[in-house]
Amino acid sequence: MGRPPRIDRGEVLTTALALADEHGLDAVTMGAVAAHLGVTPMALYRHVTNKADLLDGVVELLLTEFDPPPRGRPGLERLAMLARNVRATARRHPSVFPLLLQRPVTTAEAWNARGGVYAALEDAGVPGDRIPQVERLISTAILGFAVSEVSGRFRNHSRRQLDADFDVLRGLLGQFVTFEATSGAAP
Amino acid sequence: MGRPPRIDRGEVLTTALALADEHGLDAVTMGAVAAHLGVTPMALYRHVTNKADLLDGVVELLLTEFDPPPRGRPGLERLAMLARNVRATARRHPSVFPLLLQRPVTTAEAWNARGGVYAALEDAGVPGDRIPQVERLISTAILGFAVSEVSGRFRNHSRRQLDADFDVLRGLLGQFVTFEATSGAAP
DNA sequence: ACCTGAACACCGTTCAAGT
DNA sequence: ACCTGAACACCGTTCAAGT
Repeated sequence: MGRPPRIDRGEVLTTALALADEHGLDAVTMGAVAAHLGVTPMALYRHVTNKADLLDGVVELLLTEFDPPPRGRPGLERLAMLARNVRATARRHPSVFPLLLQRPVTTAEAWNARGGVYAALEDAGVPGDRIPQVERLISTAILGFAVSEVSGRFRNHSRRQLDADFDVLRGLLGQFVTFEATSGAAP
Repeated sequence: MGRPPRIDRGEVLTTALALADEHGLDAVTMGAVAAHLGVTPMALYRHVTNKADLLDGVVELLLTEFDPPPRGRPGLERLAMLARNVRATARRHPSVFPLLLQRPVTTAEAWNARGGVYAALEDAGVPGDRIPQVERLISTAILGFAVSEVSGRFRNHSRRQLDADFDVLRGLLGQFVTFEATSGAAP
């Protein structure tokens, strides 16, 4: 006993993510992940409790790519950067990204990502008691767009058209935030 | 030969939908669907080409539930009714509904559903050349919310909170439509 | 402590055979 | 024309065994 480990959880998750990015979610089998690590499928169960846990871990990995925007810029601008960032992450991981719609914000990484939006909304002047709802609606719209794009709903639309759509969406959300900021500051 | 058919495509699809609604998407196996119809799994292949085709058919079934709103009401009100309708459909079919994000509008049923939104937007005064983009963005936001709700992203929020969120979302989209209508009519 | 081999129940799909 | 039986490759997961 006391055998040195040949793989760790991080390797398992990054291998699974790479496999999903290249060949789709269906290609992420315990067998395929194990093969890429030079190990038998059963060896994975020492590092993930089952396949659901593995996929949970992979989604968690995605959240780390929502890095916080530069702290100096105004709130509305940081919000726009965050939105572009989310969309770019979706395009990098088209088959895993949609799983984000299945997860409430519970993990540290998820709270971290949400925190970035909260801070931007606060800087933009949205009153504190309005921030949670505004965040939910903005995130929902952005996620809805990004997931639609990478899941195939917009398959028949050009990249040019999608870029234009996304710009309009960001503009609309910007107006929403501005409205929430001014109507809250009035009284 | 010339044997009378014991099942047809419609039965296969409705059985699959019922199974998904009651026990989730994973419960929709060829075996389970066949068992509910009193037939062997292989018998299904005469009516669907494979499992992907079966699921396609089930999603198609969902689109028929987006019935058109009463033709007499004003455009903005019909839009609100459509939105509520979509959300209600999502809640009836929580595990199948998210698949809508994977499908472009190609089938007759899908065009039908989109047509209802087009007509409402036209009545609301949105200029014809703006309608397609406005429809995409509105549908994306509504779908994003509904899928988030039934997929689990809002698991930790009360029904009351979700209803309030949805109302704010509809209000925001209503303002968007009004803006598109007035700014287009000005010149 | 970590990995393997053998085994189990289940899955989608095919193909030839029955009626 | 429609359904069945047998068969195949694959899947996630377990458990006892090896080092």
